[in-house]
Amino acid sequence: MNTAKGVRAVFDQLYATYGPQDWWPGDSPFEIMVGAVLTQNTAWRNVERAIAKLFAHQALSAESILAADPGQLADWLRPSGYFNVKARRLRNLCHWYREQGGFEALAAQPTPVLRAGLLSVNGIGPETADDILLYAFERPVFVIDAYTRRLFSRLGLLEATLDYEAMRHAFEQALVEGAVAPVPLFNEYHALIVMHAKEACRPRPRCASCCLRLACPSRQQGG
DNA sequence: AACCAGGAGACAT
DNA sequence: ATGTCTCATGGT
Repeated sequence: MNTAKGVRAVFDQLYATYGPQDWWPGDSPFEIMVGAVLTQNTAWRNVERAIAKLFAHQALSAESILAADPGQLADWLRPSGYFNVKARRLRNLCHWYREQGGFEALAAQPTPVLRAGLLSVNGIGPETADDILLYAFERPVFVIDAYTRRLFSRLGLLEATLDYEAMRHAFEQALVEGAVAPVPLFNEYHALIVMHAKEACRPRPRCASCCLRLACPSRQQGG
């Protein structure tokens, strides 16, 4: 199997089908960071409501989130689910964000340092960290989510046994060979994968229209 | 009315 | 290192 070629071919097919996705939805890097935490295992629709509540209460900054009553913060986050844990995770993120000196100071850090810093925050795992690195800090980091793993292992392009880091490096390496600017490419690609997961493979029984001729989660194998 | 969504951490094995 | 549980609202 030619992983690099296959990975690039899938991008071309997805892009031809869905077009540019214009990610990440959000008006500022900080709002993107907030969204990355709130969208953990949660539909984006529900995240938008929670963010709207934060906005309505002038709580879309690290300072205002830390200044808010924790119980009240949790209540604003209610629509996005897991509101107690997410309130704690958001506060953890804001503490770190402030302690590091805010966005400009963070933006000056090299990617490996920034990534390690994000991962040191309780509640920021690999996927959330990489969402933030790619979409808020515009670093060339590919985001691996559950659907990406399932999709590409089913296509036979990547081994299902690869762990997060191995799969991330496989993607980054496969895509960098194209000599294209990696950040816009990684940005578009992850967005397209998510779009494909929710638009093409849902409603569930209908995989026939899938542009990759792939299986939905409910189907065993694509053809 | 079960099942799932743009995961991560605590804990046991 | 690898499983299992928990967290929780809203749409299909």
